[in-house]
Amino acid sequence: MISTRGRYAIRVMLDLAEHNNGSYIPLKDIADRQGISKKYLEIIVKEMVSGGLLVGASGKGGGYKLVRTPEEYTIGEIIELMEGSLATVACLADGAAPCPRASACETLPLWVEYDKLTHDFFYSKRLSDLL
Amino acid sequence: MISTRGRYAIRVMLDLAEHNNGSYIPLKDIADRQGISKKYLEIIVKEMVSGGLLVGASGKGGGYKLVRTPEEYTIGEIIELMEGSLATVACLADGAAPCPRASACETLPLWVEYDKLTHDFFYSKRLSDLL
DNA sequence: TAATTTACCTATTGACATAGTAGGTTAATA
DNA sequence: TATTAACCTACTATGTCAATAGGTAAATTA
Repeated sequence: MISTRGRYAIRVMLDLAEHNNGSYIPLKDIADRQGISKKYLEIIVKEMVSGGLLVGASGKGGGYKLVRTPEEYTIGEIIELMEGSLATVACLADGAAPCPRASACETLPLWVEYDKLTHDFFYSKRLSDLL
Repeated sequence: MISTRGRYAIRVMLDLAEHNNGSYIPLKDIADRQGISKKYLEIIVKEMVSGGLLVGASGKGGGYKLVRTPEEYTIGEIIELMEGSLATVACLADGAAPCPRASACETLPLWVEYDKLTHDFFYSKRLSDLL
């Protein structure tokens, strides 16, 4: 299941894209429009800045801004950053310990196939596709 | 992420399919072969019986058995039973409260599309495909 | 009938993730 | 210098996951 972290992150980016006027947009405005707790969004947006999706500016006139055009973001990279991984089973997650049963596992090919389906789906979608 | 409940359930069914000799197979044998705690499998198998995937028999000579041929089980129904739902976001889960933002939600179509992809994938796979 | 085998049942636990809340400090602008 | 807004650390309630523990009931066989 995709959690609020990934889902809210996409909504923040869509909001930024739609209200883009060249200057920074305060988080308060986004939180109000989206009906999401500003305090909670702070945590999410912080990760987005450190992950290079957004840029933030402090002080009056500050806020957040996209660093690329909506065409240049894939949904996959946003979810992957926010959820840690978009793996669908634990044994295929990024930092997962290698499974000793892997070579004999009859279910592994199923998970690999679904994982590829998921990966391809989200990396083929761009932020601009949702506008 | 698909949890051990769904994954172990599939492995139990594959094990039953492969060791099917017409009689009941004790859970202990399955647990030993699969390297999974028998106590934990009890919980999982219980749900599978009440969900109609398996049939159990007590006493000596007892154990578990498939109730259909492997061709007649879809992976989707197994996962859906064990995980409660195979929805990929909370707002699309089975007993979910209707989202007040649904009609205006710009991300909903994305989740619906991914949800359909997931549903179609797992319901197109049969237990026999993994043998 | 007694011993054995096996399913079936209830309860509990430790670890972790999720979805926040609370309250402050730093930085930039008007 | 007042204000705005990001940035930072810490805390918390709730729930799920993956088991474990210790029994009872049912069926077979010696």
